[in-house]
Amino acid sequence: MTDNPELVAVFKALADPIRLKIVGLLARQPYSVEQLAALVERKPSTISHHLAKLNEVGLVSARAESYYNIYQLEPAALEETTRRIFSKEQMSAATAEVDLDAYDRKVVNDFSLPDGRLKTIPAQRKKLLAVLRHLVQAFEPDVRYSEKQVNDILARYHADTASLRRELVGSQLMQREGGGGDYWRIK
Amino acid sequence: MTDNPELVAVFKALADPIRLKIVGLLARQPYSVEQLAALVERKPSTISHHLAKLNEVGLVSARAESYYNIYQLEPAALEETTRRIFSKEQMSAATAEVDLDAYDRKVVNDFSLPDGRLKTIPAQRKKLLAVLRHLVQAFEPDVRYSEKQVNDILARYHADTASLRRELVGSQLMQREGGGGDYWRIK
DNA sequence: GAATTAATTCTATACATATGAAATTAATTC
DNA sequence: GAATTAATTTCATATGTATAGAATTAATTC
Repeated sequence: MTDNPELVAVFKALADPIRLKIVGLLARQPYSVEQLAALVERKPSTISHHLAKLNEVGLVSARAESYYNIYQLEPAALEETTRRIFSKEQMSAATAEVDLDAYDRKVVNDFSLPDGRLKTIPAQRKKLLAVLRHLVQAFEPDVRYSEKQVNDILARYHADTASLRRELVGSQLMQREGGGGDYWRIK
Repeated sequence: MTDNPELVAVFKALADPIRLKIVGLLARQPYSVEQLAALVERKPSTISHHLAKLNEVGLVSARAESYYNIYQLEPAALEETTRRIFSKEQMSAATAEVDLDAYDRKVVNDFSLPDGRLKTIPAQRKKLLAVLRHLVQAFEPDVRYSEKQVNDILARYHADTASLRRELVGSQLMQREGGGGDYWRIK
């Protein structure tokens, strides 16, 4: 799913008082354009315009009768829309296409020099965590590192390797065995 | 119920791709304005604007945390809206406030001279019926009229009283007893 | 075939709104 | 208290859209 333009279109179609009235009227019985125009007190050309929008998203359909165009509601489209809109699936689908790492990348970029080193270590917790999630990727999963090895790797980012190392452990991104043992990356 | 401005407002709030994404994101977890801005790739001021619209209709709420404003979804508002929108009651309510006689009045007006007489008798069936529904009100309910009395009353509207009389009977708005008997208004 | 009529399409206009830069506000950190 | 920072508000602008008159199309009636 690339986006939800159809869903937005349905909402747009319903986001107008006149069109909402038309839907309400057609829920009772079909009407011609002229009749709807009289009922909601607008000109036929305006009603045509509104019906075209409702028709585009499948909420109404038309049938020719004599030389009238009789419009009727498509209840199936309404129900179908209801299900799609408020289901958990829909929520997830809307979310799926968003880049969930965008924020992290922005923060890392804000705090990084062109060579990849950190300008400073973020003081704010949220931003520190974003940077730490970035740093931890310099370590291989399932590999044990000595404290010196950890420091050497972190030194590529910032001189204060002790702080970085401590925060990585404190934030549960890396773990340390017993007393002065080895470090490894979590998950 | 005077109108459904709140309902239109909810649809308007959801009728925007960015706001729909925000709702999708907040369905998973709360976010700050800045985080949302990064996730949907818009400036914080724009996100503030969108969140204000969602907040106005009760779809989201905010709580202060440190100096962040954390926004969260209000699922109850969503469900409440779903129910209201697509229920039959809603449809009827939307319809109730519309003047169902507006079409008739328009037709009668189109075919009437300033003094109340008819310019012509409508040739089209729908418009003829609207005019007949108007004419029949010149007769009292539960009163029997002779053919001459009927003609006299109809003559106030048009010279061709025979046609009008025949159409009133044919359209079941008036009834005639047996052979050459009296006429009376139905219902 | 000419006249009538409903509906649509075209066009112009007024109003609404999404966007982001700049200024302001409110809260936190040092 | 000064500096920093997130959020909001203000403002300008560009885009979108609801409305209806005019022109056009399609169908019916006489």
